Amino acid sequence: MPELPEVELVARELRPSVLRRHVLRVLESREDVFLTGASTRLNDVEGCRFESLRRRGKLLIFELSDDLVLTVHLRMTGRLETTEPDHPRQPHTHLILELSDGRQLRFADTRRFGRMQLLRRDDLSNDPFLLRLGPEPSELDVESLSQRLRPRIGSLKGALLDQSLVAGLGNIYVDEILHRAGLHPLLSAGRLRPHERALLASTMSSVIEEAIAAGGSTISDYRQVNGSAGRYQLEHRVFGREGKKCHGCEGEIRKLVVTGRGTHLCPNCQPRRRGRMSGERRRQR
DNA sequence: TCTAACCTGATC
DNA sequence: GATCAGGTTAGA
Repeated sequence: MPELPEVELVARELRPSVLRRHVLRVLESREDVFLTGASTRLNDVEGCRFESLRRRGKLLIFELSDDLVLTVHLRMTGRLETTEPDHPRQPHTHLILELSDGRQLRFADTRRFGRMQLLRRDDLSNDPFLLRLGPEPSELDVESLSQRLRPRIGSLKGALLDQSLVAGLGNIYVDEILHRAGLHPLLSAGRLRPHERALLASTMSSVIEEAIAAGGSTISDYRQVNGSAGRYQLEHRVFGREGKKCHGCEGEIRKLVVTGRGTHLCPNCQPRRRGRMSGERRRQR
């Protein structure tokens, strides 16, 4: 479900209600959702204190006392919330931690793709997901973006969805970024012109920034921790707007499938000037 | 690099 | 009943 902006907002909203609290007990957990490392057991979390909460890409990282780390990936439908203990639990609640102030930290996830992991701090640096993760969009300058795009064979959309190229973008924001930059999702990632790469780099960070400022995008599941919906979906120019008029040119927003993902674009504003992908697979140089 | 698979629920 | 969904990844 959530991409970088939504995960960032979850982190910001959760901090005041979890930091400096201790975990008293694990009240409930599903072992296929809450995993442990080689040297951790679930109950190790009991008695620990939440020291910090940060985000890397779409991953939430809670640092605990006793050298423990709790990572949470919400994937498509995961949600985290803190509630009073008597608050009715959402369906598909897979983990409940009782906190020292009497409240509870709960993780619910309809589709059960989401994962929580309890690790030793030392093992976090060997976590395969974190090891592969590319830079944050805010730290990706034109130089570095160019270097990363140049060797790529496939589509621009596929490249931007690849978390090792840049961390945190997902289907919504890639479509929105490409529309703003006037780039067709099927352009060959390795063959952008210099001015297009520059535009892509700046568009990327401004779209992400604006989405955070607007409280993220609420399409169906995502809510801010306080329960209110985001507002960035109102700013979407292409995502979820197939058949509607493009704000830029009065043309019609179309939907196609790129690397298996529904992809929204305006064919006028995002021209596909270089022929079909199949003709672009020729080796570079 | 791409597809299918992992799950459940909403919508067609 | 079939298809689709904001993500990731094993396997081709």
